[in-house]
Amino acid sequence: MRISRKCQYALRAVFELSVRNAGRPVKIHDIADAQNIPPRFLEVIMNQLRHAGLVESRRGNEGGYMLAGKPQNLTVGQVVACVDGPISITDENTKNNDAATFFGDYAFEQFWQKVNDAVSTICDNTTFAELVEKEKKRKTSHVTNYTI
Amino acid sequence: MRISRKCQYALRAVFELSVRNAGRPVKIHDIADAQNIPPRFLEVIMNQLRHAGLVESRRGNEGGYMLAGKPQNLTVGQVVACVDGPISITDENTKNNDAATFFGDYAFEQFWQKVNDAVSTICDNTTFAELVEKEKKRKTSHVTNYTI
DNA sequence: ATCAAGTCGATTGGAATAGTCAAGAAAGAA
DNA sequence: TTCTTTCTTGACTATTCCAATCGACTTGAT
Repeated sequence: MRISRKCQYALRAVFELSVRNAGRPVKIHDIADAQNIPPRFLEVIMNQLRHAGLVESRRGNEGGYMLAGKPQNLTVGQVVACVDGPISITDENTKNNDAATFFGDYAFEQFWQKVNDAVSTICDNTTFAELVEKEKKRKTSHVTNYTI
Repeated sequence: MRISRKCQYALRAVFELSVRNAGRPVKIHDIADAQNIPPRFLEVIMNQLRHAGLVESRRGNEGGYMLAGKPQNLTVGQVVACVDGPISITDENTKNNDAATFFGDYAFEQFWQKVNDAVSTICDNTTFAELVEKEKKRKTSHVTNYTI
């Protein structure tokens, strides 16, 4: 039960764009540096996000990427869905056996549905604004520990 | 975000053992047939479950597998944990960068923890007795639909 | 002894994922 | 215009992981 690294990169990238909520584009290279993501791979990812309409791009000198909307309107669920497809714990083709059904199919389907819903609910109710907020708060509250 | 097929097989197998709550062992072949699991692969899985102490085995003629405990004391979480390791959405080695930390680490760690907890809670609070119960109820309530 | 099981480790094949490359198009600056 | 920077695109490679299989062995019952 894992989430793909690609998806984690995507979340990191969007997070970074949310932090710098600048009106101007941020270069892929800068995002990659800030969040430790392989730059060439990030190109692929950003493109996917762009097609989904979550980010916008500008070419040329001073080009780059920026959020399409506001961080408070952008949820983790949206990013996950566009990179890994809709959240689904069980493999789709588990049920592809057409007519063949087995004792337990129903119970397990219900069960996984329940798990799915729980995960989806959390993802869909967490915005990037919240994530940034949380990270910032932690930084300020722990900064005293760094100077002995 | 998927659960491995191996894990689904394991759950199916334990489910089958829970259904036939017989005092005598059930052969791998029978379990495989009943739940549509590749038999040789099921060997691997049952072995793993045995090492974890969830099932017991008896060799020789009339041998097979049986639950180590009662279905009402056995949770989905236990089976998942022993097949796929402890439930963890994020890759472990994501944090293996030793000293290198990035802005957002904390927020995301918290976030994934939350998701993990939600999933774990469901898994740890669902017993096989419940699953069997639910499946049986459904069978009886829908049986009228089959005869036109 | 012999048969029917489980036991165990090694290994294969294939799919999914991670990551790279190169050529091209757009946009702004000189 | 021409140059540079950056995104755009799709194809490509590498690697890891997972499902599944095999073969030789062990055990227990009759």
